[in-house]
Amino acid sequence: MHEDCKAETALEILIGKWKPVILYHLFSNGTMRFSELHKAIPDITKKMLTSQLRELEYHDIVHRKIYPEIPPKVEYSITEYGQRLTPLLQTMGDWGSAHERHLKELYGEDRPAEPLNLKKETTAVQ
Amino acid sequence: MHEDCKAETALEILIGKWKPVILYHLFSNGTMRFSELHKAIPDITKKMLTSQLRELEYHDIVHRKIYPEIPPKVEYSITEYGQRLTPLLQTMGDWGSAHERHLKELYGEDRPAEPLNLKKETTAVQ
DNA sequence: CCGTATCCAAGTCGATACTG
DNA sequence: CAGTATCGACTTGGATACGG
Repeated sequence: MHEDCKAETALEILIGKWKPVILYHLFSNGTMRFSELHKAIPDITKKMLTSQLRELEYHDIVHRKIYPEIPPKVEYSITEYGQRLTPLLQTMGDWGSAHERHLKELYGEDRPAEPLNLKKETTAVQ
Repeated sequence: MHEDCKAETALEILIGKWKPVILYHLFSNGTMRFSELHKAIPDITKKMLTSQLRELEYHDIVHRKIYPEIPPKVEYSITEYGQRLTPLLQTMGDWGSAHERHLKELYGEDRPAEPLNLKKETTAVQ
């Protein structure tokens, strides 16, 4: 962490392959059960869903309400504090959309999937 | 990538352990040579500095100007398009600062470094 | 239903040495 | 000076099976 650069703090909290989608669903739908989230994001494993939710919970962005029943029932929602993420997510989303258009202008429709010189060439095939 | 969630696009571009610091220095200082950046961020390796700069260059955020001299001289700067990142970085920075204060309120000064239940416990010792 | 535990593959990053 | 090349440690995420 580099003291002066608080933008890193924001990144650290939002990164994690699934956090943005999870937040997207919770912001859109309000309260959701674990299984509902899982249905909404079919490709995530339960392990990942759990861990990402726990991290968001630690940061007071997501609230976890446990109903002591059998079978268990757990509901997730955005905390009141978590609502303050809205402008940030909005700004990120806007920039992201604009940037996709910009890349299209730069490289054309068939943009060559990140020719990042130093990364592996994924050896074509498949 | 999940179509509806363009915030992911922004994350994808900004992540990379060093990109925020690099941008911070380039935004603050204007044009910088490779070696100046390296001095400003001593812990980064040349490999990492190069790769992060190349990714930013691909996204038209950073411009790379090569002087065909011996010894070589390369200057990096934020492109005009790259300036559009300013509001995003600002918003991220603001949220990051506010969030650090919030965590302090929640967990006190000696906040217990992310008790993320599912991550390894680094087996104490050392 | 809502998770954990375990194991493994892939990716990321750092250290180091070398080059035009 | 400004990189590349190579290797290995560490981290992250996915598959699968099991538990309260």
